[in-house]
Amino acid sequence: MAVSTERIRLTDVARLAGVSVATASKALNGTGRMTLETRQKVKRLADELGFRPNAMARAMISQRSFTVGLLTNDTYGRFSLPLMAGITEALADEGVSVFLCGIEDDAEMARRHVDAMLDKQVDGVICTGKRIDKALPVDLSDLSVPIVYAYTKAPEDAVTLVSDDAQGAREAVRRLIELGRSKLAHVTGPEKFAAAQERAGAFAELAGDDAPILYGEWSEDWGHRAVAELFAENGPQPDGIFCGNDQIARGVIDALRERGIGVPETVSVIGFDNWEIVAGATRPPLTSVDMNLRELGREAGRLIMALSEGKAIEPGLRRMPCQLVVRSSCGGGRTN
Amino acid sequence: MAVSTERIRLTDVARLAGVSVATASKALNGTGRMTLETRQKVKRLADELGFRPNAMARAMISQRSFTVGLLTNDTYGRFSLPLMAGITEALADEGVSVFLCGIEDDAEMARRHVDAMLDKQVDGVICTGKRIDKALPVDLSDLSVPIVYAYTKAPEDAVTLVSDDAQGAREAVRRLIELGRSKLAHVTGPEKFAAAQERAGAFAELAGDDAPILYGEWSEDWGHRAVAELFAENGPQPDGIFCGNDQIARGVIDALRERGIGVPETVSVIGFDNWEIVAGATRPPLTSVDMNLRELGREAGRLIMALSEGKAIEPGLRRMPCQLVVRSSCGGGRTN
DNA sequence: GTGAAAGCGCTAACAG
DNA sequence: CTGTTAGCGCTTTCAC
Repeated sequence: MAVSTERIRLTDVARLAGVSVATASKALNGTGRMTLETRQKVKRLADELGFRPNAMARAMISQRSFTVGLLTNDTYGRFSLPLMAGITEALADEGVSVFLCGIEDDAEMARRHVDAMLDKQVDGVICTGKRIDKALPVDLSDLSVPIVYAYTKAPEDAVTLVSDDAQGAREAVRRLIELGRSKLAHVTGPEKFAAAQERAGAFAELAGDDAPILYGEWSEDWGHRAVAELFAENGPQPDGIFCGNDQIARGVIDALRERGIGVPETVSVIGFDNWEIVAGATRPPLTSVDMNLRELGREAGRLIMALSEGKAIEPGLRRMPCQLVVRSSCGGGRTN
Repeated sequence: MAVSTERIRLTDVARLAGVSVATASKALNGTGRMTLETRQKVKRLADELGFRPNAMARAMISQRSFTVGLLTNDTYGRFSLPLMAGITEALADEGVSVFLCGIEDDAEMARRHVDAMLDKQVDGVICTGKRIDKALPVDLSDLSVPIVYAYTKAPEDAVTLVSDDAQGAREAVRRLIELGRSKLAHVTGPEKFAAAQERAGAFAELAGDDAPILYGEWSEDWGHRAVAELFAENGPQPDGIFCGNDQIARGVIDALRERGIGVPETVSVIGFDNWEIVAGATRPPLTSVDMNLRELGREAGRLIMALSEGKAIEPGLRRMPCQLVVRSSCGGGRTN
């Protein structure tokens, strides 16, 4: 193995075709002028030899590497991988490759990674995290390449993409209301998280100010405990519970089942994140709000390319719509 | 924003230092001979100007890009992200960056990504998947760069890294036995998976041939159903259950609780994968076998670099040890 | 129509 | 000790 047959260079193609490298280059790139015959001969030969131009050599000339960096502190991949998939989807056709840099909240490590990417002449960097209200531990303010922030805190004047959590929450609550649920409750994570606040705000807006909102942690365990509160002797006994994430929702559903309260017969439950691994394993499967991170990634990819091509992009926050994915935990029929 | 101050080139440094580019290059790389004074002057200036050499230009000369590709079909990141973290950890110091390519079991897409990476002159590619007995849908046999396979099926004569599932399973079963459990059972995924077979084989070896092995799916739901079988009227009523993965284990534990059977008081349960998101949320938290994918990644990183430096590496399968991570689902004290 | 030559940013011989 | 020169693989004027 590893019998690496040397890579064919343009000179090889040119020599074998009996033309100069200049002509060969033009022939293959469809530029310059020459007889159709010459062009086709070169093309055919290049094909036969399996010639592939050295992207680095091209990059040196064009000053574009067709390479972008994805910087993230989300070691779990919960956010970064769907995003990555979207980015790839948007850029693969243009031959763009992505450097993934996981920086585990280590500023020095981050700096080193960013430098390495810059040295490798990335055309831009996309920054992502696991919280919308916390910045990565790196100062990117004086990068010499464009930056797009996706699902992380960013400077005011940056190009930033986030999910529209309020809209997503509204979809969920509306659904609950449409199903005839009238005593709603919201169980979510710590109040200090912007995501929790946004989702809770939207909930209050539609469910009314007196509908209970319970802040806690982003865990199943908290979901359990919240149910104990909600269904205590003189608790509110809600018939619809919107949860701040899927793990909480799973805890809630498990706790309800343990109390003999039927989901979705007696209580409808909706989660947030649509994390397949938990939403799918919940019994019954969980209806949840999907943040469309993949689409966010696609958009991030398009934006970073546009920027790297020098196109002017309006800075500021762009909110991308969420989508309710209906399973069986809320009752009623599937809509999509 | 995006007021990109032009990057400083070596020529700039040289000009300002009043020396030739050659001297500047040598000064900064610690090569050649010159007065300490000259060298330091250049170094200082480079520092002040924030000069960073263009890695592409270097790569063109040295024929080494300090870039590797990670090819995966694991869209979830369950395997690829820990691996990635390990690879990065091993290679970041040498300034190596990693192209991540998620190919969703699409051969054509895979081919395009591989070509793009090759065009960008990666020094090697690491291949990974989500099953040890299934190859990625690409033929990499005639790549012109070294390949290392990690946690995926590979050709006989390739350099391949896998977790030692049998050893991991043995650790788990031994633990159960040490805890005094004598009626063991194994609940695992589909028999056709090599991983299931290996783990089951090790189980049988230690637990005895008549200890029940239940093949099914890799899901929580199957864990539930398996408990129904095991604890049926005249079922084996085991006191120790080793599960083929964490999701099954979680299903098993939930089912046991629902039957009023105490974990770990009455039955000890151990999972496999140590997937924090499920092992940590299980009640009680799940003892599980960790495949040390990060270490696998580190090793893959080291190997690919060695290969790309032309070092001879013995081809063949390398099994990396697993490690039991003790939580509370099996009883007894924590060991580590 | 085609090719010679310059050059992207850097390193490595080889002179001086 | 330092600078000149030749290239890495490619694209692109600009002569011929």
